[in-house]
Amino acid sequence: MTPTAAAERLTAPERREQILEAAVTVFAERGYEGASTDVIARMAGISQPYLFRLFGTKRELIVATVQRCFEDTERLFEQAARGLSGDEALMAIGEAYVEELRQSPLKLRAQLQSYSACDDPAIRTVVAAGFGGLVRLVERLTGADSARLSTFFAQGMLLNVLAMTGQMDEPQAWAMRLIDGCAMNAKLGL
Amino acid sequence: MTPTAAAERLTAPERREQILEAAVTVFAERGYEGASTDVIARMAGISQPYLFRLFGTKRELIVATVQRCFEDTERLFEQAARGLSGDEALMAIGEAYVEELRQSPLKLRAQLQSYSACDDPAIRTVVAAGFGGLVRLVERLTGADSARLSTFFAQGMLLNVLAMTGQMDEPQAWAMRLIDGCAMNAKLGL
DNA sequence: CTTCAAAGTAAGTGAGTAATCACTAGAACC
DNA sequence: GGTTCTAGTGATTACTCACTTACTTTGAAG
Repeated sequence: MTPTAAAERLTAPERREQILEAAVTVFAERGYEGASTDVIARMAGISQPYLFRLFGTKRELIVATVQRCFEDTERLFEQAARGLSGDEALMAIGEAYVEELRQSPLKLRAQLQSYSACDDPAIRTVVAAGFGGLVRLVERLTGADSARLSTFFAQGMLLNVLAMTGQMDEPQAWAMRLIDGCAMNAKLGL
Repeated sequence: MTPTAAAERLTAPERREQILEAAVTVFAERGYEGASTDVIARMAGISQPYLFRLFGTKRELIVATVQRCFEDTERLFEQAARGLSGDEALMAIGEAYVEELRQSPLKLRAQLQSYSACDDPAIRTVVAAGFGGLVRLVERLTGADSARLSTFFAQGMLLNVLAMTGQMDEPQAWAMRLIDGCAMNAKLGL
């Protein structure tokens, strides 16, 4: 079971990191209820009890996982907008987002899963904080007014759903029209 | 447990209907993995084995549930656009959608759950068909071009996520700006 | 060489899971 | 009156779940 390397001994923070990475993967595909702590622990190369030692409960693990995803997205946005401002920054962020969706949609799948898990109040709190943080970040980086901001995030959510349903890889005709429409709006509307 | 009425004897199609209704409720809140067949059966007033007699597997039950949600949304759109066309129809559909989100977000929550459950190929297939059907329906009812179509569905997805995170009832400042932005885009953009 | 905390696990808990099986009450037809 | 069909259940299976308890290993400081 141990991949190749002999079971290394890591510090607790390092191990937490590794667990979070595994948790993102499993959570992105199966959601809150479907992500079993056993699978996550195995993927991180540790026993399941040790996961509970480091995170307390499954809920706390998933909360940390969701938080982590939003932080990563913030970093993505900041890097994309580095040195830019205004509409240029907004376009750059949008392109970075689409690129991420196409190349490694894992974290964005996880984000959609986190919206679905908002029945749990702890999750809802961290999701609201994370989404709010992203909105404020984009405002700060681009100075976009509420209309543009709204369009930006709306397109993001639509593309996210399209990616989830597999329409980003092999789009059907209707999905193609939606994607084209997004591109047109991005060029004309901004 | 039986609410008040003595256990009635229904025809199989009637019972299926009742199960689907219960399934939408549970699925909307807990998602694919979180929706237990036992809870759904109890809510529909039957034993859990009988649910399996009528639906075969949990997957088939959830597929039927998702399909049902999309059909309901189609009906909602058709009714909203009755007697209208063009931009008027598009506005009417949008208003009906927002109204539904505010008043009884159950089916739309279920829709978001279905996007999250797209890891399962059977679910993904029915979701893609359902979403595609909605897109074509809106095109047929309103004649909207791909740019408008894209904006319409993008806003829908954004509002859906906002509703899921509780920002539709008690919006924080950032959510307010997004909602305002949607309204502005709807008025100016159309 | 010893001590001691931190890293990590083996073994197990009770509760819940989807799914199956063998069965029955009652209406409908002949 | 008997047969057949339909709606429906109780009991159980094999398994997974989150979570716990009690234990062992390891490495570095004194």
